[in-house]
Amino acid sequence: MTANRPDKPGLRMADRVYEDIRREILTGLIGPGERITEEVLAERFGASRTPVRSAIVRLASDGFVEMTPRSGTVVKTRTACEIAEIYDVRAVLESMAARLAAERHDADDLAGLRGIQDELERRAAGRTASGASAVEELSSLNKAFHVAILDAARNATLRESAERLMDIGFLINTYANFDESEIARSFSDHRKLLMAIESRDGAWSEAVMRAHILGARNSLTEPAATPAAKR
Amino acid sequence: MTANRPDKPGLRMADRVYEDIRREILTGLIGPGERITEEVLAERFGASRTPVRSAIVRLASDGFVEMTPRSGTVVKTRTACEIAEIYDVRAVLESMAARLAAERHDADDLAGLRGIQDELERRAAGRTASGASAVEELSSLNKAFHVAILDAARNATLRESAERLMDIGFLINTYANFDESEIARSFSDHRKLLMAIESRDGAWSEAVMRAHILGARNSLTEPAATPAAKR
DNA sequence: CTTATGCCGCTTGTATCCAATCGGTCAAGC
DNA sequence: GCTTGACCGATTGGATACAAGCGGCATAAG
Repeated sequence: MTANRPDKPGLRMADRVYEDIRREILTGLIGPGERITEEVLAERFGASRTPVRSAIVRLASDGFVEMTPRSGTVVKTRTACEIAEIYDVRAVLESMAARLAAERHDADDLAGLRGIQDELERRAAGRTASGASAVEELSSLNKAFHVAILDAARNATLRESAERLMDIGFLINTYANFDESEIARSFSDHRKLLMAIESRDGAWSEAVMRAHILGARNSLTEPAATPAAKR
Repeated sequence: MTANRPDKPGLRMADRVYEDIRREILTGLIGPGERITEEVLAERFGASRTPVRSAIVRLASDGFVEMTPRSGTVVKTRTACEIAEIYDVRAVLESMAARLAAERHDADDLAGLRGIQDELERRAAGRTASGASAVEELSSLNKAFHVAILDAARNATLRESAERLMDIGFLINTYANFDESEIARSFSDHRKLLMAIESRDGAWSEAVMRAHILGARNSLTEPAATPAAKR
């Protein structure tokens, strides 16, 4: 089946497949622990196994899937403890980013941040029910807000490291902790963050961000409640 | 040339090739900015282009090389400013690791750390000249010391994030800043770190580690001296 | 002499083919 | 009845064949 599909304007099939698989994992369409086979994905996306392989290698390097030598590839499962670990690291990285953003941001950065947060609150207010697409949109905007702070921090390494963790953590975040009180807490944090960054107060920004992320972590691991468990 | 070489006991050719290319980059044998072609590498390592491609995709994901769509792959060049950025992030991540290691380490962790540092000082004392292999060995042991602390911190995410940056940063570190005074300073820091971790003093450990890494950063960017430049 | 344009080679990207290996299952022996 | 062995299907890993795009060079026109 020589099915190279010419629909997307894209340059590389492998990139398209990477994005597609990644999206399906992030939206939970594939689900953790699920086994994926190259041939099935190749057929589904209308490509051959080669670009699919390339995409899977990248996904494995990103920590989304796990390849076992001759057995197959499965979507990585994360325990609650591991998720908590990720949030701990995010707290450190992004609070550093908040400090730097406070010190280095310009007018455009601030305008962008405000715009994202306005949009976020508008969407949250106007949403009908907790439809899957609405949740996904909120999650996407939330990520955009955090990435905008990373951009304002002017440190590409920091941005890359933090963004990687963000995507992994959102695997869980998307479904849980989106009740009213959590959203209100999150928005309150974001507004405080905006104030702190605008006033160029590095220490304050750092502290607010740390509290924001550790608060989110706590709301996730509430029942297990193992703040810093052993290995 | 059907040259699947059966010499190494390895499981996957792609993994072997990945390690080989990575080592050649880390030791400077390939050099930043240099162009690499799949076919040449395939011939050099006795493989076909397929595993080489897989390896290159992973290396690109790791940030060692840069693939441009139809043009080729080059070893990524890092400016002094970017290196400084990496050290800033390392300082944050590894100081967190030092704090956690102080709180969570067990006897084995401590023994391992001591062993590595003893070996490090022995090698440094017994080295003849600044031969390339000697420098490489010191660098490797130095990395082992830092990784051991990351292990003792009991946070796999933290370990992974920090280790990734370590490898990239060492691209420069290997050649520069290995004069007597720098080594002495580094060893002194390591010994202080051992004391702080052994005494389970998280704050002290964190501070020493931060000073250690930021000191190293400063010794690298000494002439340019742009501690926190703009983008 | 400068500039534009077309050709050619090199390299990557994709597809398909073959080999190797892993897990499961079925059957035979103890 | 239980264990152990071998066969078999399925799936990945690797090799090769083919297509497509980019860059460089030469040549010709202005």
